Amino acid sequence: MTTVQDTPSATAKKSDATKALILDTALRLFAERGYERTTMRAVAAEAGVSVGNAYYYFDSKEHLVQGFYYRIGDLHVRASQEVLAREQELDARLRGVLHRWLEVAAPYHQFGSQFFKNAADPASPLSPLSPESAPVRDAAIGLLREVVDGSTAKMDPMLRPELPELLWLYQMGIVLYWVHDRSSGCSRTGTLLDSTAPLISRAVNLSRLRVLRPLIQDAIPVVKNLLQPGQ
Amino acid sequence: MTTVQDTPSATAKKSDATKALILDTALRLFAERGYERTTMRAVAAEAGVSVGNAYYYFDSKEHLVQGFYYRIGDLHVRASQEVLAREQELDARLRGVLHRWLEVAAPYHQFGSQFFKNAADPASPLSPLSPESAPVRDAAIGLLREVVDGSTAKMDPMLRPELPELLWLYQMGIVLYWVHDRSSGCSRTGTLLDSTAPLISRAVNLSRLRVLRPLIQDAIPVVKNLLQPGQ
DNA sequence: CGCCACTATTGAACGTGTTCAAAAATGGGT
DNA sequence: ACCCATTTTTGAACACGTTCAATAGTGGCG
Repeated sequence: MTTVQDTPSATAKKSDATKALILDTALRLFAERGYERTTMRAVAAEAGVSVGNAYYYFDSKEHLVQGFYYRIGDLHVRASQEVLAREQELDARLRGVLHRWLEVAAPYHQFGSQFFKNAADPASPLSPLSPESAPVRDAAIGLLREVVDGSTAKMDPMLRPELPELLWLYQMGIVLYWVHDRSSGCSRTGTLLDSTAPLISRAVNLSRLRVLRPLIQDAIPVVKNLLQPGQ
Repeated sequence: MTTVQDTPSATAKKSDATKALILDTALRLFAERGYERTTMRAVAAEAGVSVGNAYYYFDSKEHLVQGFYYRIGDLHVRASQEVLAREQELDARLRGVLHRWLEVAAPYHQFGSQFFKNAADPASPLSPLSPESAPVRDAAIGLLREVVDGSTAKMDPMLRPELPELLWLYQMGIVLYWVHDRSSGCSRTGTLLDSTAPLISRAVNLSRLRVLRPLIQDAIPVVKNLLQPGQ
């Protein structure tokens, strides 16, 4: 099958007004009641359309969540600019930017922890590695590239171009922890962030050591391969 | 040798015969048709009981999969003994043991990739970090401890006791890649294993370097904290 | 206007996981 | 043997995601 997936700007044939209305309604209900407790019937009723009509615009309930990804990613990039303008050191930039993610995502924590399981399904368009998620993923990696390039950190020059993608993997790990985090205000995730980001910064700094160079050289192509489409 | 009991008989009040029958039937159908395409009605019918009776023994369809964990874990420990007896070097032991996991899990790849999404849900008992999964997790970490302790590898002595849990995290990463792996025979996962295990072995070896010691010292409590129950 | 192809919309119906009140079986105490 | 509490079993009923054939709207063209 070679049909084009409904990325936001790919096929603009369908009425965008109704589609946006349904999406906004869904995200609102998700935030209010959580993912599981929001039924497609409720979304349709609240948006003033029929159930079938919602399915005309969104292939499944999961597809509704794609909009959440775009929203969070956009808010995060915007909220991070201030940090990038202020901080110089890699540690502070990384920690600041990821803290911003926690802040931006905070209102959706309960909602997020309910649907993030779907993101682990490789077949789901919600997988962070899926083609549908590519725009959001690339934006996130681009943000981390700014974190690296705008910093004063010194490192193995071979590592620098690959570091943003490595940091993205790190961010995915933080998000996974956040999803599991039941502490009030997700304080445990914040602590994890504060304790791991300096370690990463120090490890990056150590990458200039001669003894480590062959290891890094061998690891780079592996990482490079890791983020290619699995097929 | 660490083994996993086949049925978590914490509450031994309920008849184990019917429970085992239902579980066996379910696992067989999962392997035959996949997880999603196996209905609870089919499981019940095939096992010769009513739908409600299946729910009397298993709280949900997901709970049926817990048995899969136990089975795989047990088979893996058993299949790994030969490797542990033969190999001496950390790289070979680690690679061999994880390759055994791939072999043991191979028949369930399609099935696995369909239900593993549930494992990422923190609320699900299928989460590898959930209390329900503790026996399987501990057995897996124990196996990796044998991998480490029986090897000739030299490392920072502070690292040694924590290494098995780190390797378990590594194994989770491999499994996650395996779940996504669509290549024939999951050859890509095998390749990833062969390329990353030596890197890990070399990194472990480098842990003895004086310059790395403070970094390792600071990282150990973080890792230790990571695997504690999130509550 | 009349026709036509296409888009948009509807809501009943289907399959599925899950629940629950009720019935059946079990087993110990008298 | 009888009773009664507990465990086990049943299957109809419910809620939800999803599908689909049918219907209504839309716009371009002669």
